[in-house]
Amino acid sequence: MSKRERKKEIPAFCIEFGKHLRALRIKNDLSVEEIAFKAGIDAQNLRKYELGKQEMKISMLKRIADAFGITTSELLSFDK
Amino acid sequence: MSKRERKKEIPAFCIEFGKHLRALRIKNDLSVEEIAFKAGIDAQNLRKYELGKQEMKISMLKRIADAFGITTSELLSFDK
DNA sequence: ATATAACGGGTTGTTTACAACCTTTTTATT
DNA sequence: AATAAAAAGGTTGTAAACAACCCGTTATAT
Repeated sequence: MSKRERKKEIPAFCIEFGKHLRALRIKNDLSVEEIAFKAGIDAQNLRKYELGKQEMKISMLKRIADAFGITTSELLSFDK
Repeated sequence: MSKRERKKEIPAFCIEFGKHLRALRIKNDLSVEEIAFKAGIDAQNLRKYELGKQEMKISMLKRIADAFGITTSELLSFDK
């Protein structure tokens, strides 16, 4: 199969969100593995979210919010 | 091509979010067309979100929040 | 210096969002 | 009752998320 490259850039909002995700995780002294396990996702894929290399659907947002023990609204509180 | 049916159910969270979306739109006395236009999406597809027939990515959440003139966090404030 | 854990980058099958349509049904208006 | 408008349901090409991996690199601790 052909190389499968992105056609459109990841929106800036998602990059910002990824940074926030990592910052929040570090602030709470949690490992990628810990959050990934609680969210039921692969740790390597969670890193992609943090790095803004992959977008996510809102159901994933919810799973990650649950892993942090907060609401989706709180998880997005960085957005002004 | 074969019939293309969903393999997994839309998560309950997305259904709830859809209901919230519609409620918010009605409360603000806005039409589907109006929000869809501001968000740059098809009105018929926006209805699908409201009905919980389709999930969305967080970049779409952002576009819809912008259309309402609120933050993504505020848009998800129904989530407790 | 070396082992080990965390990170960044990449790949691929499968499922699904996105976008742009069309058709039918329901609701509201005249 | 007829008509128009809004809603609901459906289809399809294409791009991308999801999931589960591998591999090389950079920190960190022994």
